[in-house]
Amino acid sequence: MFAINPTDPAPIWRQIEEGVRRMIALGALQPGASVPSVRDLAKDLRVNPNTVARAYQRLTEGGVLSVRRGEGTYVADEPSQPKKAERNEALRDAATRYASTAIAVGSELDDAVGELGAAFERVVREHRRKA
Amino acid sequence: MFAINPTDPAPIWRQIEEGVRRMIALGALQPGASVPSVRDLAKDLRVNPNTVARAYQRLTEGGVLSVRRGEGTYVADEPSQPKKAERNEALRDAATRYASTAIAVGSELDDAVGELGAAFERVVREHRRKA
DNA sequence: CTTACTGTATTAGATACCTAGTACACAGAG
DNA sequence: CTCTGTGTACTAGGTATCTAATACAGTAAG
Repeated sequence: MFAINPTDPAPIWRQIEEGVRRMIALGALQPGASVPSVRDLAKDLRVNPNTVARAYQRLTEGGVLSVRRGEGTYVADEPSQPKKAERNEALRDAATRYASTAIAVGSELDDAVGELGAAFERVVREHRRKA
Repeated sequence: MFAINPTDPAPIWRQIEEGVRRMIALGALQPGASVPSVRDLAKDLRVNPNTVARAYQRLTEGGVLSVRRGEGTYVADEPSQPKKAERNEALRDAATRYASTAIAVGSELDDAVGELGAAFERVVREHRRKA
């Protein structure tokens, strides 16, 4: 699936939530596809099942996943996308954080853009690999 | 000085540490310049003095700040910059986080780059304003 | 039915972080 | 000297997160 970054200050359940959203956005997880069970993904990510359950629960509430109790969890038939306003806000927030650390370590905009392009390629390739 | 982002999952002391580094990198804080006292900055940021003290302590250990006990804290005469290897690592890590959330919300590289440029301008302007 | 797998819920403990309050040692101004 | 402001240290409490260990209810296959 994807990897958990221990360096990231974001809580693990949020990283999982974002990871699933990435997989769907990249087409690595199609609508209706089955998602690993809570225990399986927990074992794969070396994380507690409760943490995965929390992420799945949030994704279900958000209309991204659909659970058939006793059977499993699946990608919703029409996975809800964040509205344009929320998307812009999230993107702007993330951009601010990136710009802040880039400037703090003495980088210019050009360096930051270059590294961003490489990061995009890396993330996309990582997900295509396990698709 | 700068602002604390409650949304940012990063601990406050790290945000302060990064904020000071930004100010120095942008020239808003010159070598030898005095830095607000622990209590003053804490009051300004509406944060506990202990949290500011922790950030200052780390910056002092890192050779960025210099403290004259009983008198105050100042920017080191030769503020140490992160080595190129560490800088690249930090930048790559931050870029990966940004790319991850950008993809998760369904954005393309172009959008992410555009938002990054805007964020750079915003951060720089914010610091120049209070320089 | 039994077995094995699902998601879900609960309890407990450990750790990190932030806050609050207090105290100490040092430097400078009056 | 006193008074004020500095960094520093310590204790205590609260919150969020992660982990661990169970337990329960539903579904499917044997």
